[in-house]
Amino acid sequence: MNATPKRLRKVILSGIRKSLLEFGSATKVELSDKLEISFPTISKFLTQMEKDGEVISVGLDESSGGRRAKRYMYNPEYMLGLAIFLERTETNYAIFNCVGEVKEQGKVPSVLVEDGLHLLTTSIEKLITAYPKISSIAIGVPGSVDNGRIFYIPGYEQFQNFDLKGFYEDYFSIPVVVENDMNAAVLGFHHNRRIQDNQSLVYLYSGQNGPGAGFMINGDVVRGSTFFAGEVSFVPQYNDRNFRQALENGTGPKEVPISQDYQIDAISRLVASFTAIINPHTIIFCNDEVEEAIVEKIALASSKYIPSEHLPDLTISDWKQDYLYGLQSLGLDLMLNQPLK
Amino acid sequence: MNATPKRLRKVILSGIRKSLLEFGSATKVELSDKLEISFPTISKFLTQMEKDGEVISVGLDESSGGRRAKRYMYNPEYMLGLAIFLERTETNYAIFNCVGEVKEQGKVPSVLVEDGLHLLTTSIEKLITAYPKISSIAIGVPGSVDNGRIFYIPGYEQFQNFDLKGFYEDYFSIPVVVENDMNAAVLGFHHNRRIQDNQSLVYLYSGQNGPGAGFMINGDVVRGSTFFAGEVSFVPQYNDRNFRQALENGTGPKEVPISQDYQIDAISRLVASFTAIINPHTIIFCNDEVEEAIVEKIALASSKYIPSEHLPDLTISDWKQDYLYGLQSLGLDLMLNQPLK
DNA sequence: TAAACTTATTAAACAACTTTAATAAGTATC
DNA sequence: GATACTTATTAAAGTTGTTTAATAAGTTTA
Repeated sequence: MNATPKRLRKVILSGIRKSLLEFGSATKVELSDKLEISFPTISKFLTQMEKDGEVISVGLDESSGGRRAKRYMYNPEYMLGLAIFLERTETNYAIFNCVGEVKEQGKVPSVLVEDGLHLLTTSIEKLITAYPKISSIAIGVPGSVDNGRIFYIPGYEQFQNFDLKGFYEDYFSIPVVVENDMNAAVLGFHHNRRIQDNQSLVYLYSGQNGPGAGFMINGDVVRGSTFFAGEVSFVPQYNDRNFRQALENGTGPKEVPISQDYQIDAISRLVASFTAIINPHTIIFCNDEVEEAIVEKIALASSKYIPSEHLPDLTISDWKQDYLYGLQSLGLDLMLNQPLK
Repeated sequence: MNATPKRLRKVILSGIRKSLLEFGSATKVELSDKLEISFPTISKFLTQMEKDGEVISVGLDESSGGRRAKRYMYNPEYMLGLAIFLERTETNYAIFNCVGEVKEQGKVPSVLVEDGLHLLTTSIEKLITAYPKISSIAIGVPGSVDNGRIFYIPGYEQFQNFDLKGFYEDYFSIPVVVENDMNAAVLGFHHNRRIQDNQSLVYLYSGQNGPGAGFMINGDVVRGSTFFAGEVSFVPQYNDRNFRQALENGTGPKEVPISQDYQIDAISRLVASFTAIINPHTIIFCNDEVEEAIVEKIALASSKYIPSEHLPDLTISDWKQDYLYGLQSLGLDLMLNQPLK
């Protein structure tokens, strides 16, 4: 349950941080109104945060008829985040500040190899030494993750069933989050487009291992009972073909970008299924797989199967970018929940 | 945000109530441990609640080596709930206490008619007069509901876009919840089987207006962006038939209970779709539509489409009963969140 | 330009939960 | 059966947020 004053403090603190970042800057009264926390409490927190260098005073507001209010902004460089993308062929990383600006981006050899863990550890160590303000680590992996433990990662058995989060939190004493690549992308899209919470999104992609989807429903990532959610390859669509078979059309290698009519019909049937089942607000396609004109064709084709007023917003986005945003947003969340020093 | 001491008080109070009902009875230490609230706070609340008659002392525990602890139980008759089921042909109601025992059950003529609101109001008035301890009203309706406002209720336009919750909360000064019938049933199943939170369930049924489904994902009811979630009729399944057409097989009136092979194949394709998309823990069929032997056939048929290790638990339940449980659980929630008198 | 009015901030009294110490009520053992 | 040990409960002191009153710093107007 955790309904204690200590918990309250954490919630208030992270509320102040989030509001300052959201608004860009704010006065104490604005924060008090927004967060519905009393003025003296806001004041006490802000005084301490200013002392720590976490917030900066940026002068006085114009008077609105009385004494002028002091305006504060969050110091975006106060904490940095580290995002790491584990991929088959390479490992990318990005260091970003609290407003999402990337301070440094780079790559190291893939760590999804024998003794990769050690390689990863030394890479992180170097980065933390160079940027001591790093206060969170977000790691994206091409596998299923349950609360920081890598659950199922076909092809990279040395990481299978390894508690990456626990390991690095102990090792570095910095909060760590580990998330599946697809789920991170959905989160990133959600966060970047500033979509209201508790909306539902579907991110559709053609992976190396066949098509898949990431779901966010009511604002939560969907993992499924056996972490099988999103394996849309298996959706039966025609008398004797499922989605994957329909996409491949018996020709073996898949065609990308999407262009053929049989592909469009298969996708529009999938869109119809999503709509009839979870009725999401938005379905997102990858910009390197689908073009604008094709999306329109898919929308048109879908309306053969379902009333078009229920059709979700079909949109295109940059998967890589959303993946980064997603890891950033997960890391930022960890930072904003950190206690006052 | 609402991170205030007042809010804290509410959370603690409802935590005590829930724990007492869940455990049947408890000592102050047990509550303090479970809820992670300090002993003195638990003690203060319990003293007040005993004074109000909300909890009852049921004697001393056996000693475990020291002073014997007093044991308390919740007084289930302290508050009553009223559940109302609006249906086409009749309106059922049930009055229940805090442990779910039904004190009285009955029916009145359907209120889904001209001037039905007035009829409903007087019916509720009579019940509240007879049972003044009624402290919550849960109303189930065959339509879409958004925060107590009936959003879409085909055939009963007089209720369309009416804020039933707001109306009765003003009128009776008792908290009211309004929920769609299917969503209530999913909630009821979830609550009754004491399923862990944040599981995913699908409740499948053949309504008068064709088949439909209710979803609970990660413990939340899924409504969809246009309240279209669950309209699984429209899922494309064969070259030229969607789920509804496949079930009806061109013969017009549907066959219930399910028995034919073409029905089984259609349902198993739907099961496969659910699994590949959201991978739920459980899919629930209605006991008046599907028999045990058929469920086994469906499971077998589904494994043609998806790996059977990911197949959800297929189970049968009593829809009417789950609907009642669902409304009870919604009403109970309202009661447990009521402030101390 | 001084009085009246606004708005921001600080100070003091209050409320509610936690922590720690003290007390009460048992059990076990020499 | 007195002493040591356990466990439950109560009491007192400490934290932390809220409310309300007081003060500071502006603006407007007679």
